Amino acid sequence: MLRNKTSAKRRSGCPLNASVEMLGDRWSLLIIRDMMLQGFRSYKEFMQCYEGIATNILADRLRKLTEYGIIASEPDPSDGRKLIYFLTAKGIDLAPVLTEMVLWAAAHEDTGNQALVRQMREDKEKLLVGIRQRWAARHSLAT
Amino acid sequence: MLRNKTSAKRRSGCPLNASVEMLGDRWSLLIIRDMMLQGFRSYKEFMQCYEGIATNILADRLRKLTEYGIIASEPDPSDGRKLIYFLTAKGIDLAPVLTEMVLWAAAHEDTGNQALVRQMREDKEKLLVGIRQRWAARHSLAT
DNA sequence: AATTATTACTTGCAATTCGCAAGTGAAATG
DNA sequence: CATTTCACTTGCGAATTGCAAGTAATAATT
Repeated sequence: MLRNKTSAKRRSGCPLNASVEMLGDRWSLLIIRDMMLQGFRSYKEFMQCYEGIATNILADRLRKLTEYGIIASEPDPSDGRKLIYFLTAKGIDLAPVLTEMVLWAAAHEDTGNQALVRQMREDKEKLLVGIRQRWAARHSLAT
Repeated sequence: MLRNKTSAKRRSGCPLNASVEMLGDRWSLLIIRDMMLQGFRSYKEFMQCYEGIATNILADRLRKLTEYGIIASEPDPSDGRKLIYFLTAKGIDLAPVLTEMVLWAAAHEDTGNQALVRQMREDKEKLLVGIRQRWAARHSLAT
C-alpha cells in the first residue's frame, strides 16, 4: 500500500535512527537538495529532473516528507493545477547535513559541480547563512 | 541476485548523488555509526544489535560498503572463523556527516542519547578529533 | 463553448528487494 | 571426534519499486 505504518521499532534510540528513518532512501535527500539549491517547487520539476524516479515513488516521498514536517505545500495562486512545495524550517536545517555529505563525496569520489564544492570548502558557514537567508526571504509570509 | 549492477546513471552529477548511492538505505549509516562510536567489528555484533536486519541484507551491506571502500576487513588472527571489519579513512571521514544528522534529529525529534548530543553541541570539533584519534590509534598498522 | 493539453497524481502489474527460517562449511571448543 | 560457533547462503513469501496506463481538475487553444 506504500504508506507509512508507524513502526515504533527504532524509535527513541540514537538520534541517527530517526534521521535514517526519514531520509534513508534513494530519493529524499535529492529532493531536499534540489529544493534547497535549485529552487525546485513543483512535482513536474522533480519528475523531469530525475530520470529513473517512478511517479508513485515521487508522490510517496513528497507525502512522507510532508508527514515528517520537512516540506509543506500550498496551491499555486497563479495556476490552480499546481502545488507549490517548499522546505519548512526543519527542512532547511538539513543544510549542514547535505553540505557534509557533498564535501565527503567530493573528497573521495570523482564528482561534478566543482564550483559548489569549492564554495563549501572555502566558507562553509557563509554558504549556510546564504541558504538560510534566501529561504527566509521567500518565506517571510508563510510560516 | 542482490548484487550491484554498476548503474552509471547518477554518476558524475552533484556529489550528493554519489553519497546517496552509497549511503541511501536503511542500514548503511547505522552500521558505520556503530563501527565508529560503539567499536563494532564483527558480523555477530551487528546481527545482535539491530533487531530487524535480515542476515542476507547485513551480508550485502557489508559487501557493498567494502566495495565502496568505506570499510574493509581482515581475518581475526585469534579466531580463523571471524572477520574483523574496520572503517577505512574514507569511512572515518563520514564522522561530520553523522554528527550533523544526529544534531538535526536531536533538534527536531524526541530522541535518546542526550549525553552524546550534548557533547556534539558543545564541542563538535573536539569530538571529531577524538573519533579520528581513536581510529588512528587502532589502525596505526593497517592502511 | 468545446476540445485539447497540462499537472499532479493513482492504479495495476511485473520485477526487484527484503525479512525470516533453515541450511552450509569451516574453524574452535569440549 | 562430536558439538558449537561464526559468517555467511539459500529458498520462499511478503513488501517495495519501476513502468505504463489511467484519472480528475484546471488551463490553454480553437
